[in-house]
Amino acid sequence: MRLVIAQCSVDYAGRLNAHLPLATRLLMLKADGSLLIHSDGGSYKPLNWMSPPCSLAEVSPEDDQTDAGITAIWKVTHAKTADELTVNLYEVIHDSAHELGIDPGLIKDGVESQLQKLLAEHIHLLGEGHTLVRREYMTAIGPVDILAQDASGKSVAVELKRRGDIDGVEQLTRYLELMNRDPHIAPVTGVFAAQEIKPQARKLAEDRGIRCLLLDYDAMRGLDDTLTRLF
Amino acid sequence: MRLVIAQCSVDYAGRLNAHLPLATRLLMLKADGSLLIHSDGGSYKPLNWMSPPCSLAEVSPEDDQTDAGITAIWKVTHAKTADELTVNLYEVIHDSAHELGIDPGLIKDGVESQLQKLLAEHIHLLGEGHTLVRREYMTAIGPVDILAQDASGKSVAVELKRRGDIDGVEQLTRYLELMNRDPHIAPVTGVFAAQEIKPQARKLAEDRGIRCLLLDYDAMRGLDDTLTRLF
DNA sequence: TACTTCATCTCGATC
DNA sequence: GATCGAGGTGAAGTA
Repeated sequence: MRLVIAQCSVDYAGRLNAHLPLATRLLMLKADGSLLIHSDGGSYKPLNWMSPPCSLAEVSPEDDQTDAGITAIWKVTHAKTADELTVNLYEVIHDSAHELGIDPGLIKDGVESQLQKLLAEHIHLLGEGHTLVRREYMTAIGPVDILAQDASGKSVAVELKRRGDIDGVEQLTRYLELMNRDPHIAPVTGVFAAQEIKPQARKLAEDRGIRCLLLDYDAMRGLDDTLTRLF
Repeated sequence: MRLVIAQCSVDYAGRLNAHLPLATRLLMLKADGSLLIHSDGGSYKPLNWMSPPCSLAEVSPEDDQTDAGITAIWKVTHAKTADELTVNLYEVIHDSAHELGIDPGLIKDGVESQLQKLLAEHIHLLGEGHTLVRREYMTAIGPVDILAQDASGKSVAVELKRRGDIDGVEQLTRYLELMNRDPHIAPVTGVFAAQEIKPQARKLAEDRGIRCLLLDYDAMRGLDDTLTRLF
């Protein structure tokens, strides 16, 4: 990895065009040829960048560019999409290179799939007397997250999202239409369950007779802890 | 901005829990207190990070941690969410600090908002005799990008995308269903306009009687230039 | 390899 | 501040 702190201006041409005026920035050149341009603020997203696979070529500045103070020009081109990033370097304040080696990578815990598992384990959260039929119940157009039965034995299809928006309601609607045409399983009611449900999604769901259910991940995990403590 | 290259292991606790095993990485400490941890590959997303507002505190390692080779511990805590990032530093290979100043920021060109503005200004691209009613026409389920009238005075709802795929057609379909239930504005026809329309989206749109319109951003901008030259 | 879905999404615009 | 939609989305899993 090569780290360069320099005054520079940058132009990007690809899906869109973008320009960075002259300022002091960090240029991070990774081992795979990719380049990130960071300022001293903002979040993790660089001001501009080029993703791998790409290649960097150093170009000699023209006379008028040299007169303008440009000491070097980097042209980074994407191997496939012809996107191009041009960095005009002025004063270079720091330049160092370091061998990092391959990273073992990030280990994650606590994401979406666990929500499904937790709801399946605590299916009573759907309401009194509900029982689990199965997770990932397969239909012709894809798997329903959870299929259950209510106290009267009627089928309940659950669509699960971390954040519930309109797309999820549309998806559940398609499942419900399909399943309600199948006399073996009809009638099927729908539950849209998420940690957070956007107002527009809630309105659409309720217009269509789909029940909305807010999930509390920590509370659900707490139920597990309670069980663990009990046994 | 402080740049540290060091052997380190990292733990994050917040929305999820995550762990990075011992390896050599770049730690980028920005002026606003935020921290990015980058490896020598991947894309622009760091392996782990803490977004501002947050604060870093250096903690003394316990004796057993010192024995294990830990020379310093950074605890970065988010000011609002109580997310926490712990970096255990082993061997430090590089450590430098640089004054970058405030960045003037990125100037973008060619995004959807400009497309909308351009199409509204050149509404005749929808067809002979079309007139603009308004941009961002509000409905109960969200704003229609452009509402126009055709030569006969009938309403035309335009959904605008840079890249047109099925989601956009679904969105426009919802608007059309809603608006066509309103006797004050019905009947409303639909136009799906984009710089690029995926074949599946085109088929779905045409099956539903929605007209597809390919937009040429450069040509539309050219129309502006022509006007500028004329006046 | 292409497609779908998720994300500690980020980021801006708007209410 | 909350919300909504777009992204040069990226990244991971699946068919």
